[in-house]
Amino acid sequence: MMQESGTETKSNGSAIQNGSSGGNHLLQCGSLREGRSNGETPAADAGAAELVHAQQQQQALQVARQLLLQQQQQQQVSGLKSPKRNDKQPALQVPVSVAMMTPQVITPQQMQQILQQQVLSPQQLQVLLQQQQALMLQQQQLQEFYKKQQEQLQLQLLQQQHAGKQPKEQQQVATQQLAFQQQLLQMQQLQQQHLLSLQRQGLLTIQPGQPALPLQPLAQGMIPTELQQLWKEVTSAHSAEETTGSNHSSLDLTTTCVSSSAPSKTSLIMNPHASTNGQLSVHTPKRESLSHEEHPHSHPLYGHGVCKWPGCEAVCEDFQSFLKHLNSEHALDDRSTAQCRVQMQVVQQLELQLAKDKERLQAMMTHLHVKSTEPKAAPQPLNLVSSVTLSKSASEASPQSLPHTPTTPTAPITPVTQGPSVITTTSMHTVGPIRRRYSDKYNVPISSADIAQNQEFYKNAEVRPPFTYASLIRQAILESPEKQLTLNEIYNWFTRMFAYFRRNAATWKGAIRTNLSLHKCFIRVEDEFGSFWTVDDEEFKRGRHIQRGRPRKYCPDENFDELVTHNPSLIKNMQTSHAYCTPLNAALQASMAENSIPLYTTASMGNPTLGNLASAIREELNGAMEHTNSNESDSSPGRSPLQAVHPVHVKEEPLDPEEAEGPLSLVTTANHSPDFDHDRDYEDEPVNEDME
DNA sequence: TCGAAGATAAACACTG
DNA sequence: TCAGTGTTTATCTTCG
Repeated sequence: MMQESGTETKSNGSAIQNGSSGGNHLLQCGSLREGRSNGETPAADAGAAELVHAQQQQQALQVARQLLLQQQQQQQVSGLKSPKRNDKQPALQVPVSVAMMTPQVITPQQMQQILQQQVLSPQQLQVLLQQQQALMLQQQQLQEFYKKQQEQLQLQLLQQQHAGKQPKEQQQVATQQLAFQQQLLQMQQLQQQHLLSLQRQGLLTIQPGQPALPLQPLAQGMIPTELQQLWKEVTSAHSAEETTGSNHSSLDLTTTCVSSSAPSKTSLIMNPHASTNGQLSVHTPKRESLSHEEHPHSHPLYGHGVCKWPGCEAVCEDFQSFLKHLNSEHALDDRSTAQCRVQMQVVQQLELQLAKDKERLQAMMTHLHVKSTEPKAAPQPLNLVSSVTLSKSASEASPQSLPHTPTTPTAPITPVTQGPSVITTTSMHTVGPIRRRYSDKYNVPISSADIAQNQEFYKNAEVRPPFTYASLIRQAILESPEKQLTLNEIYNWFTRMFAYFRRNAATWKGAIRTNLSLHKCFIRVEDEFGSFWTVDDEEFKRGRHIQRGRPRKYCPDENFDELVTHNPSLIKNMQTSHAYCTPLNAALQASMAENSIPLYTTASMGNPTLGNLASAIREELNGAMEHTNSNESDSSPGRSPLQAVHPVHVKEEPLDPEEAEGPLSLVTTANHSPDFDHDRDYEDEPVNEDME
């Protein structure tokens, strides 16, 4: 593949030839693929047409370049005085438009085949794409030429305007050029989005060491309408088969955009999503509303009398026919699955873009807020109660209304009101109200990114973070290398990460202690160096609390005493804990396999290693306890007196010589030599404590 | 209106 | 004795 990429930087002619050979690849693949290519557009014809098309594009490019060169030469020669330049301008615009609008290096047909025939390997795709680089480089040069040309023309226009001459033609030229520039920028953005989409689909593969540069030319070679059309064609591969032959017109970019969805034509061009999601062209609000008005049967895939399956747009007179069409044409098959996958990628891409925009907005608002709070001298100690009250208003602010949140320095509000509205822009709308139930109810633990994204903000602005104490404690613990923290370290993390928690220490420290005790997910473990806290992520996601009125969460002497009293066999069970270790290991491994947790990584996905281990241990031992402990009330599921032992068990693991490796040591220990360790665990700590 | 959940405060116990 | 830690309970607020 790299060799082929090396050949791609040859002359354009070779690039075209390579492109045609790539088309042969497509052809072969298409012929191999269940005879789909034997439709109205045979792959061979398509390959020939592509070749011709590519050549035409190349010619257009060359013509455009020549004209640009001529234009530049004329400018250089004639200097500033050239009224004729205005006469030249119309001639200039034609080739430029030809060069910039129509010729994209990958033709729609090619891209259609690439995307349509997903049997194409990424290597083949990459070859195809890389083969376009030479052409794209040329096109880049053309663009640069054109930009220079524009600058010169604008300069000249300005000078001529100063001279008192302002022909309308010149103004038109200038406006056209400006519009074109804007279009060019927009086009590039859209193309980059589309490229990202392609990458995510696996259609574009970028080697880790491979620079992203080769992708740029491709991106610059597409225009929104064409991307849009490509997408349509990709997602409606069979629509061409349906409308035999006549759909050649549908491959025509302009006719399709005009005829198929005239009302949304502007959106196709202007809407940045149009390039990445052909469906969006159908999902214009206008059409959506129309569909709801006209069709009592509302279906996400049906509206305005057409099938909204991405790229389909088959006309269905009524809902029944649409259902028939849906079942017949969009049944569960490879193509539909692939289209669905593509659509998923599109959504992901959009989400990615949304996230980026959110981040940008976040940075903007953070910037504004920091500025607004800087002049404040010694902000008043933030009252948590008032914070809660105020946070409500912030929570009521929908993301749409966020721009209206008072963040301007002139707004007579405290940082408290500004804070939540700022820091929750990335997460609030997805999980609901701020602070409370941020993560527990929705089982969406805050990620490091959530905090890290606003880390500087929290550090500097005395704003209450919109997360619950439990979420923050969990985050603090999970951020630690060992996934365990002492209480004091948790305190330090709070004060280090949040300026807000540098005040009212007594309040929030007490809250932390309360939360640590109250939440089942926080497990206190103890060793000879002291006690520290770990988090059971699974339990955290369950969001369970310790029920009131139940025995203490941790009281080694009492609990273990009680435990032994009520379960005389427990010690034996513990000592022979290998009986549990086997299923425990199996459960642990299965859990890790389910979550795709690599054994030798530190649980980047929610840091579940320790949590899983603890949870698995707990589940296993609790399961055992259910058999051995008939006295234990069921009022607090999962919180048997064994918990008094469980933390010790968990804690004991890091004492292993491999302790330094953190979760890894836990896993390896549990996997390899559980018997010895567990025997030691259960015999040492609790028994000794109890004996003492 | 009600219950759940979170926050806060306070009391109490334990430990070094 | 005291500070730190941990647990529990009561009360209030918010939200669904």
